[in-house]
Amino acid sequence: MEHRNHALCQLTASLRGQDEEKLRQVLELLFFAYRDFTGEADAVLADFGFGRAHHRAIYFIGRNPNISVSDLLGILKITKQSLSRVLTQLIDEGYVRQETDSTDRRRRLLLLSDKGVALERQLTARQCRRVIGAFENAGIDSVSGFRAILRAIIDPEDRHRVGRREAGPQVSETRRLVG
Amino acid sequence: MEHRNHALCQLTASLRGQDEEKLRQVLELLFFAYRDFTGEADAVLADFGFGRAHHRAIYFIGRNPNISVSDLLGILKITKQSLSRVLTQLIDEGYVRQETDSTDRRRRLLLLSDKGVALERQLTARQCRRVIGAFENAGIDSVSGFRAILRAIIDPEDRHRVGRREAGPQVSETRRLVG
DNA sequence: AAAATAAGGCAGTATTATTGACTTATATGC
DNA sequence: GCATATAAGTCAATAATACTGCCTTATTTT
Repeated sequence: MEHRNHALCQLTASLRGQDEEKLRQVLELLFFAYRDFTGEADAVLADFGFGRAHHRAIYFIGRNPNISVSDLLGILKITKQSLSRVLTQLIDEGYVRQETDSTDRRRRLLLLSDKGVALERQLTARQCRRVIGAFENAGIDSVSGFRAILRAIIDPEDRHRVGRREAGPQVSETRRLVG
Repeated sequence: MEHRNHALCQLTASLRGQDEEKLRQVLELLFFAYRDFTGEADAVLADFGFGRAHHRAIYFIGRNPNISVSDLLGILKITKQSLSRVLTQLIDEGYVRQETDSTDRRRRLLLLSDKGVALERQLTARQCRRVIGAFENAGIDSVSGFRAILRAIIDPEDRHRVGRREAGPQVSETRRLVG
């Protein structure tokens, strides 16, 4: 065990009791949990001929109705071309609608159709079921710590993307910066 | 907000106070946290001409020295062909060594070379640094809940893969079933 | 000797992603 | 009004990761 600790010992020195073994277990928990968390939705998506990229697009369009393409790119952090293929499919098959922004006619605002809402809900319900099961299994007391650490793992400049909502109408990010 | 709750209300009924908004925030925390957690290692891997699949193979070989190919497949849950390409590259470039199991000469036992250990450590150190930072940021009190819920998200039949180690020599899973 | 297992290979395909260059439409600043 | 910037979309080429199905070889087990 000693021979493993060279590169990591400085890191772990800052946290008493957090030895390499425990840290590695956390890396593994993240790997397996995320794999199983997404795997369930992947199975549903396959029935529709879609993949995980479609899911992400559907999810964030549903979550941010009237989002613009560039704002969606900002959330997903993929290239325009990657999103384009996915979005074209979703629009062609009637899951997503596009409308021109009346105040800036360059922008295309994205919305889920009824069909899209139904699919989004099906996917989200599955994932929520797993999360709720985990909350019940581990105990509700664990939830706040779970959320706090997940949030802290996220790059600081993206933490605002999850949070204190309950808010009013969705406004474009770029708009928000301007006024 | 009301129109969104049909599919999920039965689910949430089982947890008082866990409304759809909070559940969705958890889904999003998982998405962003995992993206940033893996993104850092991805950047290092790109310098070596490798991808995330190489990382997973290196990680679990490092973690389970002398693991057999089929046991590694059991952990990664990918097809033999998918692993094969990655493994061939890693062996050709000298990050992974293969040795024939002396007790069952059909099996190839996988080991990291010194080069492989160095790369594994570099990748793991980055991810640990992020996790430690999150622990410090969110507070150590949050850690046990974080771990408990991640574990509970994992499919029950795979939870044994992360855990109470500190154990003795690695033994093949299939062997373990037999003896 | 027959059957099962472990590993590996081959061919073909799909999905998700990348980069770079380019067009069109629209908006904004001077 | 003209120049510039922005939003969106598109084309072509490429790469990584994954899949299915089928087959071979070596070795072990029954």
